[in-house]
Amino acid sequence: MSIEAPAPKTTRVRRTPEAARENILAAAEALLVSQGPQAIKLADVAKAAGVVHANVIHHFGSIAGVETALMERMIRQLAEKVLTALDRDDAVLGVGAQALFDAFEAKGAARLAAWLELTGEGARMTLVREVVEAIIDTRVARDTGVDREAAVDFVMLNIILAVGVGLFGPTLSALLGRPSERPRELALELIEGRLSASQQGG
Amino acid sequence: MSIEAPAPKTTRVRRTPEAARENILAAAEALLVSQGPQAIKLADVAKAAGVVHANVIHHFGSIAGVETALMERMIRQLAEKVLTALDRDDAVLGVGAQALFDAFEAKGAARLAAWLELTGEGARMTLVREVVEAIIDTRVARDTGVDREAAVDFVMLNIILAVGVGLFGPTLSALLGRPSERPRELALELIEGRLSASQQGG
DNA sequence: GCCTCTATTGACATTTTTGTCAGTACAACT
DNA sequence: AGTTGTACTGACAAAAATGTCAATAGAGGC
Repeated sequence: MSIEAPAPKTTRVRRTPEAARENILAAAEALLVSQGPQAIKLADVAKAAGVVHANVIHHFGSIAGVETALMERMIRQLAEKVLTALDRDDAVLGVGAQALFDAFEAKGAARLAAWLELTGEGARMTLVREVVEAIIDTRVARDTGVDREAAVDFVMLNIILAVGVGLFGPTLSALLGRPSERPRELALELIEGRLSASQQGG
Repeated sequence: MSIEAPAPKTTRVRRTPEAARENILAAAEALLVSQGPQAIKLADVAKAAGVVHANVIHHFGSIAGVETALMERMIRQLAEKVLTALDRDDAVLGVGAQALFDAFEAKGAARLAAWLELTGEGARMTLVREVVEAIIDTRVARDTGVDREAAVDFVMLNIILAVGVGLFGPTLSALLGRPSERPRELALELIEGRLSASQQGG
């Protein structure tokens, strides 16, 4: 009987650093969306990602590192989503506004925004500013013919409303006995109303 | 030299149970508003309230007890604020809507709502439902003459917008280089616009 | 004044969460 | 095949957060 090479205790998945980080961040995002920021614990994130918590530390240095990386990732995804949506259908403003609304109304985006706000990291939204300015420069101002400040106001209101709907729409509509899609409909009506009003007015 | 009674090691403040709870909850609320839900730690709350953390446990049983008590207190305050505001100036709908808006736009209320939502405690807002229904029954439906569902929709939209402005208005306006009061103005314009539109329409 | 009740405290104990480290296993390169 | 680099793991250590308990000290009633 020859002595065999000792079998590995455990068979491991070995990812590229990028894939490993992505895997962990995806798990963390799922936790954030489903259970809130408080649920982003080292052990829980690691478990959800299918790795050991020391591995999370290895890739991000600390739990705070995971948090900031997650914030940045989500913001970047949000920005890309908005830009590609605006890009695909070369929209008139109305459709552009819908794309903007869609992006911010998404549960993940809304919760990200609330998280940033509650933790005082709202300043991290700078990427969002760039996106907004890109939108305004390339679309809104052209389509409406209104001045830049009015365009910024419009987009700002759009975002506030969208995030509000994404965050509170489900709970509020359930609480008040209204259809779950109602908040979104109402908000879009409102935006369209303002749009047509401003087109008439100026 | 007579033997004196040993002086107390520390001089204590002794409150009624209600006052003690109130003191602690006020400190916790300040922490919540200024630093977010994550900042509600046993030691920090106790420190802010000027007591020892064992004392917090004594009055609330656990840190979770503090959290739920704080939620309930804030919700109750919010409800009272709305109802008294509506009560004071026997308002036409426009003013009533402003009072509603004011109450929910307040930083504390907005952050409370976001906190409840993120932690999955949105269902706690039941008191809010009662308030909304009270408003609708006593004011909105009468003033506008629209049907009940439309009134509920209107109030719901009002709340979503107000909380959105309270939560994200400051950060977004700063980020986009607009005056800090602009989000509020825009939102109120929007609400008034919808109001007059619905009064014309039905 | 003395007694009783309990809000309050300090010190300790437990649990939770985060971080460290030496060693192991997978992949690429020679 | 051997070598090298590093993603990965298990076990341990440290820190942070929560909770327990006996003792103390205000305040009101006797």
